[in-house]
Amino acid sequence: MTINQKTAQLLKRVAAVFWISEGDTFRYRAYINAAVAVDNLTVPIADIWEQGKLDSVPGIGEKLVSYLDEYFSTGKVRHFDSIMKRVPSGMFSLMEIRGIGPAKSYKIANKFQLDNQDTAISDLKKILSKGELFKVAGFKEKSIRNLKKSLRSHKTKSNRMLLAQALEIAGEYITYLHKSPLISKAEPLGSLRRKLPTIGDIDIAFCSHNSRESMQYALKYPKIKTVILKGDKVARVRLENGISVDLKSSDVKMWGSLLQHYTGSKLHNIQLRKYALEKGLSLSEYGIKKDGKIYRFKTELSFYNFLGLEYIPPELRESTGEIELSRSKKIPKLVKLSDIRGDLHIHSDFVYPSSHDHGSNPLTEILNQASLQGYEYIGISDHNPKFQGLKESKKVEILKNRRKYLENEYKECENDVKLRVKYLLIGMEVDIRPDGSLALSDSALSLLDYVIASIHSSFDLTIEANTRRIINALSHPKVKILGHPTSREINKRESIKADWDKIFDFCFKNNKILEINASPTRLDLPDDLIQKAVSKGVKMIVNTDSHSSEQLQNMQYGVWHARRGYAKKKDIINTLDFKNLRQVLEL
DNA sequence: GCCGTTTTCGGCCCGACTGTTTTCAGTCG
Repeated sequence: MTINQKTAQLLKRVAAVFWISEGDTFRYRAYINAAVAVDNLTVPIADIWEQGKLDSVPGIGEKLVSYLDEYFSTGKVRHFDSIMKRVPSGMFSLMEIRGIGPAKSYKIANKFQLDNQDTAISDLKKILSKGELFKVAGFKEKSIRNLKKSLRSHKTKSNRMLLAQALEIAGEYITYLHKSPLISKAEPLGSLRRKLPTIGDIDIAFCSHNSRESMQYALKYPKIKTVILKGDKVARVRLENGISVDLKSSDVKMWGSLLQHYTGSKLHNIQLRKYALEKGLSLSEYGIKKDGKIYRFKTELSFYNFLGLEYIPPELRESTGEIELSRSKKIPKLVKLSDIRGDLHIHSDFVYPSSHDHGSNPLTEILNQASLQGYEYIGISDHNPKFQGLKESKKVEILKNRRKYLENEYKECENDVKLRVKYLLIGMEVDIRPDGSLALSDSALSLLDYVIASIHSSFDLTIEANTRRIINALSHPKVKILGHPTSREINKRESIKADWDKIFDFCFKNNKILEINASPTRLDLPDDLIQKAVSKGVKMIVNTDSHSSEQLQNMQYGVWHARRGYAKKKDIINTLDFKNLRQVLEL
């Protein structure tokens, strides 16, 4: 469990106690809102706490700042501990079961005196097998059957899946939906549409004149394992692969409202509804209620405009200030995939003793794919020859041979109109060593058109050490680009710690470029740091880090991610034509 | 407990679905 999940869980538990012991639903909601906000953060909340910016998280106010301060400095909150004693603590474990919330978990834990969080789930299983849950009011045959079902699929929380995986799974389902003549439109919504790097559940909406029949068709999808919830408008299923899918059906007349509602985020919608209430309007998935009359919207644009707001792209709907921008008509024009004119982080199949993996496709195949994507230029940036065990003269020879190999390949297809990518740059991705020096000598570096410097080792240095290390590497005149800056790997490795303010200021002053690595397993810079870089005027480049020609198509993921970070065309240097790109990179 | 373009008090997003209920509570997103 991440620190954010853990913190959110704590807040949810405290919320439950306020509801159960005091019936205080408003304080309950306040704690739940805070929990949701924490759960949705894209950065570890402990980092925000370290920076003293907890109060910038929506839903966290003065009181919670002080409680969380105590939590992060001592590991506990005395106030929380004392109020949590009011209930049998086994209920907190039961709350993790789907379908069991504060009220039901309290009833069960109270009746059977489940005081131990660690054994509460197994205790409940025993109670169920003895058939004793009937003793608790409100539990009868159906609810007990559902509880047993939930318990069977109750496991430790698995990782959220990557956006790329989720899009594929959703895509298959949508292909199935489109086969029905009843269904005119079907789209992925929720976090999938907002293009979050990771996805929990998949949301799919479809449009039909016959809600009931089209939902029946949707529930016949062959890959469904179980139907969890079934209505005409909303259903939830679990697929054979264990992934949950939420299905929503709508009429064409209110498609816009439905898209808006189920795209979320939850916090964006809550904020939007509060804003609407101030104007005497009430929002829902059916439209906008004004003086008892409901207005319906076929498009999201008309929905937002009715509220006096500028259209907000889904990637920005995270309650990070987008509604204020929209009110003052200052939503930025975000970079688009079609703005991209090249990719400078591609690995070729040239074989040599390399420090890391080389690519799997020859340049001709890379060029073929690049021209399909309409690129004007590409840059090959293989990893540097391994640092130890090779003589300097050998490294220089490798670099010379590589250039020859790539240039020959390029020449061979130069006349092929189909493979017409006008410019080829031959660069390298060079390791930043723990002390900030580069893993390649100056004489070897001079053989390259450009250099991307990246961290591939010693990830757990201190903030100060990493900051020094990165600035040191970027200080080399040959280094123009910082590759996958935080070196995070989604679900696998946390971002390194560094003083990004300081690094970004250095980049701005010295014309250094930050990479937005488009690999779905990295998406690095993270979106909040992209937003920071944009605000500081630091330039960025979206690169795929392709190790095969196919991966050039990952550019889309990088662009989506850049958009989540409020990046405009002018913030991204590979939207420039080659002439201007050369100037920026001082080639 | 949070929050503010009717601000420091007095409100607090909206609706679907389910089960156990005779009109609603709980849970979820």
